[in-house]
Amino acid sequence: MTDTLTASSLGSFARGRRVLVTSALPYANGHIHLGHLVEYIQTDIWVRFQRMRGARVLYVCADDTHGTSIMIRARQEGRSEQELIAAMSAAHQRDFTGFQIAFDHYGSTNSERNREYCAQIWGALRSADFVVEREVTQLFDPTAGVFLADRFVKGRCPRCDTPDQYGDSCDHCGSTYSPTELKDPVSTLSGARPELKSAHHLFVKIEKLRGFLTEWTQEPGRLQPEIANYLKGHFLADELRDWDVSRPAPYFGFEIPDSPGNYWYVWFDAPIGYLAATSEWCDANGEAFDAWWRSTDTEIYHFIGKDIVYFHTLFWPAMLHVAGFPLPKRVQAHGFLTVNGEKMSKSKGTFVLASTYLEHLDPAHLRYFYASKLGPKVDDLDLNLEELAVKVNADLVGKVVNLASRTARFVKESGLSQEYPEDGGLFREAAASGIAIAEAYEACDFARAMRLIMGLADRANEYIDREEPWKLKKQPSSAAALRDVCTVALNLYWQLVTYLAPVLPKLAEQSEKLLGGSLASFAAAEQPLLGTPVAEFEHLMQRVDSKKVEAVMAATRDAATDAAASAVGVSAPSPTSAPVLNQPFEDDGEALAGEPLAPECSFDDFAKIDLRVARVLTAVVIPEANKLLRLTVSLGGEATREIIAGIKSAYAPEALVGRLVVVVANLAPRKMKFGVSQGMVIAAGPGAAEIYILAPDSGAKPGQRVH
RNA sequence: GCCGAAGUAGCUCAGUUGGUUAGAGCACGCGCUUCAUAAGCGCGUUGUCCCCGGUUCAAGUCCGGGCUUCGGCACCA
Repeated sequence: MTDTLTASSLGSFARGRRVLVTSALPYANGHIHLGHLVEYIQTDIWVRFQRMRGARVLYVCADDTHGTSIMIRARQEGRSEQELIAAMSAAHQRDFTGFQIAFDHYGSTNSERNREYCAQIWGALRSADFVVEREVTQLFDPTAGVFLADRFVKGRCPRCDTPDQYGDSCDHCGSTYSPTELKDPVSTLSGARPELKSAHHLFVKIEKLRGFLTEWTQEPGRLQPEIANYLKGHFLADELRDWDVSRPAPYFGFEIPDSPGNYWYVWFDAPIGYLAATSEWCDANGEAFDAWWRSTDTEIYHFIGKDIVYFHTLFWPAMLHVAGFPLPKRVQAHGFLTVNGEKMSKSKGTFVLASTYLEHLDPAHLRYFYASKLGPKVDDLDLNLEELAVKVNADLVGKVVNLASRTARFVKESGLSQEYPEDGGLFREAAASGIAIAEAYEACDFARAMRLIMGLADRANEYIDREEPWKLKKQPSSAAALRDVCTVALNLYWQLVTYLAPVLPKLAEQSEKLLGGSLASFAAAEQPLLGTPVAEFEHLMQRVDSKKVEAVMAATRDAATDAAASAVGVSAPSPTSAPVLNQPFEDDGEALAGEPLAPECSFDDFAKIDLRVARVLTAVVIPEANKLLRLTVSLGGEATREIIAGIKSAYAPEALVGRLVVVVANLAPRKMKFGVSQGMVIAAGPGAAEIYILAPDSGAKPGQRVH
C-alpha cells in the first residue's frame, strides 16, 4: 500500500550526512529564561529532526564564562570566578535537561581546551599578519581602577572647544579624535580626572578579508536574506574597522600568551568554545576532531539570536578562514521573545526563568508553542500565554492525543490487525506529506510543519467520526471491523507522533510504549504497525491549566520582589519604626541592578548642578526625529529656555504644556541635530513608553532651585 | 531621515511559479455524536486581500507611487 514511497526513504534521506550544530553559548552571568529557550528549543528540534532523517549529528554548546561582569559579580558574591561559573553551568544544564534539550556535550569557555584553540587561532592570525599591535595611550580611571572606553570619557573638543563631548567625536564640529586629545577629560564612571596610561592593544585587521566576507555572506542559503542584505548595506559597504580583541588586566579570561598583561576579549574566545566543545566530545567518544571540524563533509550550522549576528557572520568566519577551518554552512538567526506583546518584565511576571516554568508547567507545551510560531525569518516571537493554552489544548490534546485516547482502549485485548485495512488512502497521503513536513523542518519553518501535521490530525479525527467505532464495539459481530478502524486510527496517530517527535520527544517515547514500535526515524511514518499489541492507555498529555500559568507569573513576580528585598538588605522591620506600610509594594530590584549606583560624590560636586523648577510653555514634536520633543520652559519672569528632550515616546506635547518640571539649568548648551538644547528635563525610566518626568509638589514656583 | 520586514475574516495566521465562487485554526451561531482529557464531526456568519494607478484574457499574487505598523540605525546628556 505504501509502494509509492520506497520504504524508509524519509528516514534515510540524510544518511551519511554529517552535521555539526551549535546554539549560542549562554552567558554565565544569569539564569536561563524563556527568551533563551527560543533558541535552544529551536536548535534541539532541528537536531532531533536531522537525526530522525538519518544524519549523524553532533550538537554542542557551552557556557560563556569570561568578561568583566563575571569578575565583578564574583567579587560581590565573595567567591571565585571559578566557583561562580561552575554553579551557573550546573544550573544552566539542569534547565536545559528539564526542557529536553539534549546536547551531546556541554563545555565551558573557561577550559584548557578552549585556551589551546584560542592560542592556535591567535597564532594563525599572527603568522598571517592579521594582528596589529598598537601601543595605545589610553585614559585610565584611577578611582574605578579601569581603562575607559571612548564613551566613558567626556571633555572639550580639541578642534572647536565645545564642552561636554564624548571621547570619540564632537557633535558640534563633527570631527573625530582619540579620547586622549580631549581637553579637561572627566571619567563618566567616577567623575575622576583620567590619567594617561599606556596600554598594549591588539587588533585584528579584518578589512583584509572584506572581499572574502562579502562573497561568503552573500552566498545564497548561507544567511537569511534580510541579514545578508543588512550586512551588505551596513558593514561590508565600508572599510571594516580593526577589531580590538584584547583587554588589559584586570580581566577574567585567558591571558594572551605573547602579550602578557593582556587578555582576549570575551567575544574572541566565546565562539572558539564551539571548537573546544567539539574537541572535548571527540576525546570522550573516540572520534576524530578533524573528521568533524576539519572535514568539508561536515555541515556546520550555528543557531543564534539576531543580536549577535555580526560576531558570527564577520569576525567568526574571519577567524576560521585565517586559521584554515571550514566555515559554517548556515548561520540561522532568530528574533527576540516578547511575552504578551511586551518586553519581558519581572514586575509584570513575564520575565520567567526556565526553572520557574518547570515547577508548574509541562516543557512540551512550550516546545510545541514555540514550534508553532517559529518560521525561517528573523521576526520576533510573541509568547501569548492565553494563546499557548488555547493552542496546546486544541491541537495537542484535542486533536492529536485524542486520536489515541478515543481508540486505544478498544484494541487493548485484540491488538492491531494483521493486515492494513482500507482507509481511503489516508495513511498513504499522510506518509507522502512527510516530504513537505521534512522540507519545512529543514528550512526551520517549524510553523509550517506544525500546520501540515495538524491538517493530518483533522483528517484522522474525521475518519474516526465516520467509522463510529463506539457503535461497532456494541456488536460482537463487528469485532474485526472495530479492530480495523482502530488500527487505521492508531496508525494515523503514529504518523503524527513521528512527525512531532522532534518537538515532543516525551510524547514519542510514551507512544512507543503504547504501540510498541520505534520512532527513532521518520521512516516510522511510512510503514504501518500491524499485529502488535496495544498497551493499557494512559493519559499522554495534560491540558494547560490556566491557574498554573498564573502561578508561574506570580512566582516570577515574587522572586523579583524577594531579590529586591535582599538586594537592599531589608531585614525584619524594627519594632520601633513608626509609620507602617499597610500595603505591600512590589518594587523589584530590576532597575537598581540594571544601573548600579554611581560612585560617591561630595556635596560640592552635587552643588555644581543647578536644578530649577520650570514651567513648560510650549511643546512640539520634532517630526524628523523619532524620540524628540522641542520644549520651551520658563524659569520665571522673562527667563526661558529651549530644551530638546527625548521623551516623545512617552509624552504627548499637549500633556506637558503648563506643567511644572525640574530642569538642569546650568548644563552646557548642547548642539544637536535639530538645534541647541539649553538644559535637560529630569526624568526616570528605561525609555520608550516608560519615561517618567519628575514634578515638584504643588506650590513650587518656576525659577526655584532644587536643593 | 536611512535600512529591513510586514499589512488577507473579531483574534493568530496560510495562500507555492499570476488562473475557477479567497482559506485554516480559535471565537461565535445551529445541529449531530457521546469512543475520548467539557474532547470529536457537520453546517453556517464575518473579508473594499492597506490605498491609488499600471501590465495582463486573468492580480491577494507582478510593476510604480503612496499610507500605516513593527524591527534596526541615527537622534536621546
